Amino acid sequence: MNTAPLLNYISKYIDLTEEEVSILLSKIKYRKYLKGQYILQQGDVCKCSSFLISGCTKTFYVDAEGQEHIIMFSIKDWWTSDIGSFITQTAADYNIQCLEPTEVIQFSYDNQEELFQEIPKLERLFRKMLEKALVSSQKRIVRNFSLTAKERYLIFKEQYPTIDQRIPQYMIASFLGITKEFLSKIKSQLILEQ
Amino acid sequence: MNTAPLLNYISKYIDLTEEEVSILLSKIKYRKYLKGQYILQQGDVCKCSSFLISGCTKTFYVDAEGQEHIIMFSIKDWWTSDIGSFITQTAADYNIQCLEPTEVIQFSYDNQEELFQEIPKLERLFRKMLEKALVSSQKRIVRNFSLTAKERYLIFKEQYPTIDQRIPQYMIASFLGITKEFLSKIKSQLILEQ
DNA sequence: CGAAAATTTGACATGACTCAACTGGAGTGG
DNA sequence: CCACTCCAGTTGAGTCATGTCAAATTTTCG
Repeated sequence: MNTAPLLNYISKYIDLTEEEVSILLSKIKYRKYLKGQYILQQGDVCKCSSFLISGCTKTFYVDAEGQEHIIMFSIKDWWTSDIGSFITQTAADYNIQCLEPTEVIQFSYDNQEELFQEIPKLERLFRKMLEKALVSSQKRIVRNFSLTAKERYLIFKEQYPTIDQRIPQYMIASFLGITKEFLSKIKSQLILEQ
Repeated sequence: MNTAPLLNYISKYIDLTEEEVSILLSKIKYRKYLKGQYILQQGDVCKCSSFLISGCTKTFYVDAEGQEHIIMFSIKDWWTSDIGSFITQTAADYNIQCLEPTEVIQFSYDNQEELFQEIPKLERLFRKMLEKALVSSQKRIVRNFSLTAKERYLIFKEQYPTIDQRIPQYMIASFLGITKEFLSKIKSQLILEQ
């Protein structure tokens, strides 16, 4: 299993001894998913959080009208899970589906609690990761309030240039909270403006 | 200083020994603000996170057009800070202003780091608090996408019944991401429907 | 009581949605 | 290699949710 990306990621936040690394590695699982497979389904309990080694996933929920709303995309070096379901071990609100063949490293809920006992530094790692995640979640709320769909699309393209080319436009529209038709109109308008 | 609300809050997440409690209390500051005073101003560094004992605050930013956007309200038993500024100790994006006379207990950035060293359990407390905060931030994003302003207003009233009556309507409109005029129209429509 | 602030109301403008029709690739099978 | 289908993407007409602006009304508070 290729653990280098994970260890490299962790080293940006905390330093682990060799022993701690080996404890850590003993408690995680490597897993490969095919394109289209679900890592998590709405209604199931989210039993693990996944760190992406390669590939791409979308996190979405299906509303009462059957409409799909994409909450986030995840790529290499990102985490994905339904945090609400994970921390309370109750039914998930979201689905996580692979848009490409995807390799992940998974922390299960039980192991995670053990890990925090054995390597308290990890608690710090997760605290810091959560802080960053919360900041960017808040920024997204702010952007959704004060920017038009066009501005949000431009920011998205800047922020996730690789994702923009890898996935269908209707998913990007869903992520931005607009219809595919309207995204299409935004794009043709942007071309005219140049 | 009235520390009971804080200790009571903490006890929902972790158990502290008497000694830990006294270390904790030695590192925090009690502070009273008047109505209208700022706990934090856009551009300053957020040096502390504040736990509210009483009163009410709004967190907002002023955009390029001078428009005010309210990100959140905080009341008794909630935390408030500009997390992004706090964790990186850089200029804050947001203002935090007291809408009523407000009592807080403050953790300064430096003390917080010391505290985590001396009482590692606190790291767990903050991790758990952040998890919850992230979940509710994500839920808010989802709601903003899939619900109309009217539905969001009804949820707000349900979720913060006390706030709804304490503060001017134009601030609620700002929090909901709509204009005060449109909020007014929603309310008159709700009355008609009854 | 009077002034300032907050709220409401109405006319009109616009961003974004819906629905339906059309275009253009990417398979697939004969 | 062509005809066919299927799916993503585009385009246009009409509509709805929400915004803007200005005026009228109500509330707050010195």
